[in-house]
Amino acid sequence: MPELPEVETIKLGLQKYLVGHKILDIDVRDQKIFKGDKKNIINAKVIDVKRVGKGLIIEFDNDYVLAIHVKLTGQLIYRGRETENIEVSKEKVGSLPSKFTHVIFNLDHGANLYYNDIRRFGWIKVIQKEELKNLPFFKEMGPEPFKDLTLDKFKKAIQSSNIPIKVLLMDQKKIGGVGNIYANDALFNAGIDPRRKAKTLSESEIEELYNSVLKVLEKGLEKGGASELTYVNALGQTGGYQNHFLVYGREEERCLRCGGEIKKIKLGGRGTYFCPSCQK
DNA sequence: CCAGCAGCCTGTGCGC
DNA sequence: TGCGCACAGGCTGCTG
Repeated sequence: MPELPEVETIKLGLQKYLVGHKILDIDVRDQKIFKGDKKNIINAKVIDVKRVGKGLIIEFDNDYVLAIHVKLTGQLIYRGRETENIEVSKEKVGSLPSKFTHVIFNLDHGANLYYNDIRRFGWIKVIQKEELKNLPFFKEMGPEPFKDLTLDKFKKAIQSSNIPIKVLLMDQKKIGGVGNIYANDALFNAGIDPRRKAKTLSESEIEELYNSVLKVLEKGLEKGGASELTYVNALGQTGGYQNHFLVYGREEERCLRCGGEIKKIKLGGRGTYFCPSCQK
């Protein structure tokens, strides 16, 4: 599901193809997903695309931005003259638009940006740039890997919390951008049991985990994200990290390190995969 | 303030 | 074949 590497991959695609385009009209097919007044960005030109945690911000040449969260099954797919020879994933996208297309941005030069979302958990908000920092999602976003998450901040977040370390890794207020896939894989890489209370981790374990988080996120970025569920990049293409999972989704399969059996449990209501003999 | 969990939503995959 | 149902999960908001 879209986590930091997936959303970053979408962002890079939108930066490449969307920046410079003007929005001519917006076809809102599902009011639940699209919030705010579309008039505020019609005829505005996209000047940049940013990522905050798992959220996206599309900036315009006026006071407004689009704040977007694709949650579990949202897709943002650009189609224009430059991409007409690129095929979108048949399996993950199908036709465009489809019955899962809830918003269509009509751009200049005949291009379109489609927002698809099977489960309709995602949201798109037209909001003044200045108000962005008042949205809880952005206001409360914790420090992020590759940005402001220093080892010191990571250490403090872990040592001040009594919840299972895996639940903490996924808490966006504590650490921005890490979700279920990369939390599972980072803990496996660091050899730490996901059930351990955060504050019981030693200094060296915290350092190992810090490096592991960066390592699995880098691998995810390098592979263009993990195409679990419906994830595709801004061109509608699948990523490759799903072929490199360390433990995520590998219930009852062999541990890559010791050959033992990968177990699945629930932590914080979420599926959690780990090797009981390698992760202590 | 903190920890834990229901609810949102719908396709998938199972059991019968 | 088809029905019914549990399950998946990021985030919000409620509860204890």
